[in-house]
Amino acid sequence: MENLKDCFQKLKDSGLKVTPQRLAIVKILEGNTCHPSADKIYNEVKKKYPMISFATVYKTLKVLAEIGEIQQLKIVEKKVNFDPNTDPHNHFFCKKCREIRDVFPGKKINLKEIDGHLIEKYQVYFYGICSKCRKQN
Amino acid sequence: MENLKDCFQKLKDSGLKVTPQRLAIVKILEGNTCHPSADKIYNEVKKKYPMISFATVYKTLKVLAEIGEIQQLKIVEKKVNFDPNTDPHNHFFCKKCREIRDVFPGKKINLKEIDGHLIEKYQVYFYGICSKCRKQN
DNA sequence: GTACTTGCAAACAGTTTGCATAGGC
DNA sequence: GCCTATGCAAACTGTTTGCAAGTAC
Repeated sequence: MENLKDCFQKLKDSGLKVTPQRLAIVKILEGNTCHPSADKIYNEVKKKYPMISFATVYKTLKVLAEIGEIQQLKIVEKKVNFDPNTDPHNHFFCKKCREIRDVFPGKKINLKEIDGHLIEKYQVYFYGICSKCRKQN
Repeated sequence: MENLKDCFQKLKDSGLKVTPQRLAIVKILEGNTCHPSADKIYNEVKKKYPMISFATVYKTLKVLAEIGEIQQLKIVEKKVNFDPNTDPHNHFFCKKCREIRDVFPGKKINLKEIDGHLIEKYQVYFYGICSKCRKQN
């Protein structure tokens, strides 16, 4: 997500509307490096829109992901966390404080430590179309 | 997971029992490169033990993960998939066939393609203890 | 005015839990 | 015989859906 204007333009370009609820959610996400869950976003936006429902939050987050303004992280069990930074970068999940921290590429990784974080394990997930399915098409 | 014997030894060493159900589940997982979900494992083991319950499957998988015989993959939305190969390697999820394929390190990755699989996006997740929490201890 | 969006409630999927019974060692 | 494991059902978490009413453009 670049900025509010860009985000709203993309929404409009996709035939979607800029509602007060969406504005509030986008404002919470813009520049946010905390990787909030839907739950966190719901509680935050509730302060300004006490009537907002979980459904609206989820639907908005789905829409924002679809137009490429945010990305979903499946780093914590069961939950999805959201990141407005869609540039390539990695994530560190601390089992103690349970926070997700950004880890930017170009750093030395010795598979034991990165940015001072102690690495116990790591996972690399690729998403796309496998060689078999590419051939079938 | 090395082999059945090793696995059972580890169970016993942890004060856990080798039951027919656990034997059946471990047999399904041994050498399995399909990354089955709990659901798949349940249906497979049901063929031999029609009375087995989901609870038993989940409890067994939890136990096996705890003693380090299998690892959990959070690559697909909502579900957890299980991998008896705990050596460092990566995973590719195909959005067409929805299968998870192993990708072994040491390969050239140009971030567009690996093993003939078309990469649309990728995620790197590190797990451990962050620098902040390390200092506090 | 016409889609699209909202908020509610209910449904849903995957997983976990409590508990009485069964069974491994 | 003790303690762990099983199977059932019910609970739980995070997320999604259908729908009537509301609203952006």
